[in-house]
Amino acid sequence: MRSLADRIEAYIKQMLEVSEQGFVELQRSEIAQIFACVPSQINYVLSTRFSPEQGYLVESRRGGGGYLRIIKLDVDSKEWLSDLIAMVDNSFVSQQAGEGLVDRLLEEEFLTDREALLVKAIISREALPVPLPQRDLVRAHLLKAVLVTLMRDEFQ
Amino acid sequence: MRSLADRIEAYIKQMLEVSEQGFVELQRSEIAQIFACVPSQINYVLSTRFSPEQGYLVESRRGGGGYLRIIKLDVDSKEWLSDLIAMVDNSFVSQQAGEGLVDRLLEEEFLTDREALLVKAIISREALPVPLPQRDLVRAHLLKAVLVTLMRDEFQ
DNA sequence: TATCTTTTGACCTTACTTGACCTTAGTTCC
DNA sequence: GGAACTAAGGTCAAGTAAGGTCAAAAGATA
Repeated sequence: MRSLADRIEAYIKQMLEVSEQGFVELQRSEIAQIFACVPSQINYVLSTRFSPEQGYLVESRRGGGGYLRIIKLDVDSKEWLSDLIAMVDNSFVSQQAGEGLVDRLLEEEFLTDREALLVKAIISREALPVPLPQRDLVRAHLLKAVLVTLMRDEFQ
Repeated sequence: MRSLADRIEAYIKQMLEVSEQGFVELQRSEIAQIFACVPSQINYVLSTRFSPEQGYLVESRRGGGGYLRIIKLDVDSKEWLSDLIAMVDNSFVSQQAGEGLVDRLLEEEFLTDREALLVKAIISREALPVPLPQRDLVRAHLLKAVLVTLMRDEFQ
């Protein structure tokens, strides 16, 4: 049974797909009502599935007329790759966040299906016999190596 | 009298037969309940009967909505890969040896040029911020993950 | 009897869910 | 124009729901 968080994630991605403009605006309390959950659940979904490394930006405003705006970063250029490299550099990346990144690279056709499978296998816990928190550091390095390779000219 | 482990093994293999997609998803606690045993018994069965060497890959997720996914590998047409997995398993692999392996995979057309570049980047010294001799161990694990992925059905 | 396999349970890690409390932005009313 | 009120969203810690690990005990086998 998929979790509530998964379903909310799918719902938002669906809205993004439909939207055309590359972003959606919604009310936290409204979504919470649709899924019959506490509002803070939405924040959990946003922070675990719509992070910058995963290619999303979330803007918001409080108070009357408040909203959440979820923006799918446009990534037609290599600039995005360098941004990602900067983000990943010297950071810690969980398996979940890493898979999100790979999914995004796949979506933007920087990677093929096969390549995405390979990279996911490589950043999985079982492939990295290193204790935490070092493991998340190694994973970040691996992803950086992948991103750098994607920027190489021979790689087209 | 067949052991509990044997019966659980048979049960899962039966499910795989039926499945069509080449994998099954199940809950550890659910299976444990069916066989009235402790959940960790399922891990025992998975690790002794569903290893990559035996032609299976197990993925999992913890937490709410967690699951086990058991994937049947395409083992018949790829005997050579199984042999390589056995070689790499629990060994230390230098960067040079690793690159040699990748080159062979490329020659045999198990990998494309791009994939080979990616894998080489991943097993390079710079991508692995781990001191020797541990680094060679991590590299071995990474190569094993690659080889196992090559045996997946979706990877055609 | 010695060794190998299986079974069990205590303890661990990861992921998700909930709710109490906080901050910010408008709105209304002297 | 400030005080009080209302309408959002934000944070964080505790609780819950999975699966993972490891070692000891029990059972099977040679």
